[in-house]
Amino acid sequence: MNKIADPIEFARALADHTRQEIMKMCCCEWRSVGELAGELEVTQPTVSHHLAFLREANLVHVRPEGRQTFYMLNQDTVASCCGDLMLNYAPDIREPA
Amino acid sequence: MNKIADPIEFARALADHTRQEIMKMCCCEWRSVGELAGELEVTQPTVSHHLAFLREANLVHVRPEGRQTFYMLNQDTVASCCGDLMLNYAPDIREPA
DNA sequence: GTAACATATAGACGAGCATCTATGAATAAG
DNA sequence: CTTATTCATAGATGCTCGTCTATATGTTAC
Repeated sequence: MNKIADPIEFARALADHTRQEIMKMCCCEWRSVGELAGELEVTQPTVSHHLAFLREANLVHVRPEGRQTFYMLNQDTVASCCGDLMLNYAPDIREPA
Repeated sequence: MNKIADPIEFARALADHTRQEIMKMCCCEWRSVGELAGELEVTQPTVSHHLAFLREANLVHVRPEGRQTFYMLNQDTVASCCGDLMLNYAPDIREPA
């Protein structure tokens, strides 16, 4: 049973610079926590904290492997939430031909 | 000269229940501040505060008229920001046929 | 088992935010 | 001009959040 995408939780996930950086970094490939922390200017616990948030929001896939944990962005959730936002807040906009 | 849509500011605008309610209420029609405050469970200054935020984010159109001020959601900004989010965070999702 | 490594959790702290009350500014009505 | 109405602004307050350090948990290597 999939978690229902809450529009406010989705927006809150995006409403932070570090979290958006994390999402970009693991958008299209699996990334370990250490990799993420290494390229960001925050500590490892801070990265773990943000990853927990993204996990709660169903915005990342998780794959534990040995002593590392790999994360990858859940693009389906992003697309679903963006679609809902469009339906709610841009119903009169139509796709360019 | 149009303000550039900042994805974090856009997300922060959506990351609050009251602001999402306001956006829904003035999505497709002009609404005065009094109307909005009347239907929401917050005070008029709180509504004005949120409208100022949405104004800064270029998310509403404003039309002063006498002693009232009418607001309407700027759907173009919403669509533009959602499009950017899709490009950044859901590049592998393709439209259903 | 012990040591080293990778991640998660706990607790603390400071900044930011959503809300309120009180008040200012602008407009309409009398 | 005075009063009433509508909205915006200022200041205060309590709560949330992002970050840190310290530590716990789990895993691999020896």
